[in-house]
Amino acid sequence: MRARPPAGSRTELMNKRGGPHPTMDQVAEAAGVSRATVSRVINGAPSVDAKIREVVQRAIAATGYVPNVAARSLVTRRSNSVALVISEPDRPDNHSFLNRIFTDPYFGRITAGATGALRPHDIHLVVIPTDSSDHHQVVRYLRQGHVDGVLLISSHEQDTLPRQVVELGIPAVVSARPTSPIPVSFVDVDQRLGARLAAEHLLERGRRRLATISGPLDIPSGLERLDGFRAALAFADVPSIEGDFTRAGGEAAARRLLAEHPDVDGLFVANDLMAEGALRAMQDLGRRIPEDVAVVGFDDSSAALDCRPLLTTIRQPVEEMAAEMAEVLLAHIAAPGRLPRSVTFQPALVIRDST
Amino acid sequence: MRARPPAGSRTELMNKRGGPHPTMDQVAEAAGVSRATVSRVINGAPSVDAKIREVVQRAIAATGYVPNVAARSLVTRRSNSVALVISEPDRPDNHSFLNRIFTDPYFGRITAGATGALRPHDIHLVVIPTDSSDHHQVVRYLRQGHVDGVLLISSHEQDTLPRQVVELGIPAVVSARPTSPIPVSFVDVDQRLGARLAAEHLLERGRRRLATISGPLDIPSGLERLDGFRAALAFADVPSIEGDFTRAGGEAAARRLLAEHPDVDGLFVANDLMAEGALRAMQDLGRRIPEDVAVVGFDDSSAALDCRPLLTTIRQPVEEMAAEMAEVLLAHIAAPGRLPRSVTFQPALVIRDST
DNA sequence: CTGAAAGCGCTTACAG
DNA sequence: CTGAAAGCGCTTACAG
Repeated sequence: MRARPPAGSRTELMNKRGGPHPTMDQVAEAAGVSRATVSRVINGAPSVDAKIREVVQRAIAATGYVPNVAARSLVTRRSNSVALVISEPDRPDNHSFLNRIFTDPYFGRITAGATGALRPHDIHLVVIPTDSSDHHQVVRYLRQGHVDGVLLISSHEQDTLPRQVVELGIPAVVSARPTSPIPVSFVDVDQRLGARLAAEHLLERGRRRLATISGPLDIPSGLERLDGFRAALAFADVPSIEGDFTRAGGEAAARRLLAEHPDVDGLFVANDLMAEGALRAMQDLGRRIPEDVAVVGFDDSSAALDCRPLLTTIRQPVEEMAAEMAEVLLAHIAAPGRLPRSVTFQPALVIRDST
Repeated sequence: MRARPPAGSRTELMNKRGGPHPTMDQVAEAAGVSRATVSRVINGAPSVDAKIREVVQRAIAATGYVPNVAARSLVTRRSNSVALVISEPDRPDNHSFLNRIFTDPYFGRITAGATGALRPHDIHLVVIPTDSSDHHQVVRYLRQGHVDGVLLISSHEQDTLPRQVVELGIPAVVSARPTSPIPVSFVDVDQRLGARLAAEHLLERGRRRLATISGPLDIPSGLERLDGFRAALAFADVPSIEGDFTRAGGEAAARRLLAEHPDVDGLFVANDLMAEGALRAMQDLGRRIPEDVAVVGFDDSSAALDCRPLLTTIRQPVEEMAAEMAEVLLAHIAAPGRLPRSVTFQPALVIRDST
């Protein structure tokens, strides 16, 4: 048995300052117990005697011990982290998928919600942005067991990643109902109801010449919001222009819309970012908001507050939805047998100054 | 010895579809070689006989084998992933640090650059957004050995994370010169030179009543761009307003500036996002750009192209800078002894329509 | 070029 | 309540 270095010795200091990490055996030796006991203390096993626990904790502090995660997960088969995979298709515009991800407040809200829900469980969130050229990498990462499960943010209809992930057999939760039915849990907001709330509100405001700027129609949420809006106005013919969920896209769409339908007096824009652009374009073209045109967005993201006038919008509780995704994922990880489930959140109208 | 299941058997299919993962021993058995040989094939050891290599690769494919990363890193002491820690202070505005991160194109460019540089080395990037309330978590994550090194994006002067990370002894590269001297490699752009290019360009355009909207002055890049601009115009008195690097902040700052100095004819805005807001505010106030006021931004991010007119700006090669950070980090990981180094990139004037 | 064996640092039945 | 021992799935000197 090697002699334990005296307290405050050089060796101890080095450990605290990032020298070679001490091992559990060294902690055990320092505490005068077995390695198994140290392990139990670290993992909070209730069986450990209070005094011994105390001694061990002191030894841990003194040595600056940190468990080796590789060794731990080799036996537990848990990494204690989950991936947040943000899958955005590459689009034929100037901007990369990464630009879109890091430019849309939606993803920040998702990250915030997921992080908040995971923290109490001491689970790390690994954010992995990806486009389709990258799927292979992501799948490999997941297969290698770096994470215990995956939160998958995927909106694009043709996206094959959800199916690939599910076939991997790794616990997963998706951010919206998959377009083709695959056995996976998902969390969604009632898109059509949201669109209906927007339509009804515009009607209540006395607007009759309604129009909409939709999201991309190959994205289910884009399609559903358009459908829902139209369904609520089944009696009328509703002009619509397809946008791309970006600010610049909203601006361009609004210009086209006003050119074709200069008399529009009520507009539903399928997300706040596009609404911000649309507001600007309409104001440039001399429209007063809301006097000439009342505008309703969708999301209630920070973009709604960047608008002038402040944007009336349909609130989507994105943070809560992401938190719920995390909870469901945790449940799947804890009990791999569980059947998939879906959770649907209700949207709500938030009235501000643009209507 | 257990009999090997016939090809195409149920067991094999299950492995491919996410059943319990086969182990290296099973691959070895299937290939009729030792586990060591399988390991050598997987790690590309040159010594393996070509025929045997072939047989092993076939066995790997047939069994759907994927190495267990925990077992591997337990012995190699490498995780083959590095962290991208984005440290943003919480500010007293409406928005969380996550909102700011996922709303500023800068971070998307950083991520793109780092990912691109790491991919050929087969190193994963783990993105970890954090504010100061979170430092403890991040430090713990890094200590546990989840990653081999860290790219640290930190701009705030009081941010203690860089020092903490360096004291951890983990290989690290920081995104800008640390305010207090700590022994760490960093990559930066010549901020003062960038500001000078902006000043000289405005002068060349015949503008004489210059002003600037600076970044936060507790962020070195904010301070340096202001200093550099003033230094280049030492002969004149240059009004400046402190902004916060957000679009909304730029808008507010421009309004204040024009209220106090209605005759300004040349404006340097310390980043493109603020410039976008400033442009809008000035146009609202009846200024024509560039006729009445010429405007120069900083970054050459996607925001510059969202501006109308398109924004003249100082290009900062963010993607390349992030790639360089990654390369330097890799070098530190490969040779832990190496002394810190710094790499400084040159900014460049990009002339568009706002000047 | 290949294999047998040791060992990486943990957790967890199993005894006691 | 505690410890000795087995074992998680790899890599890598060391022999041959």
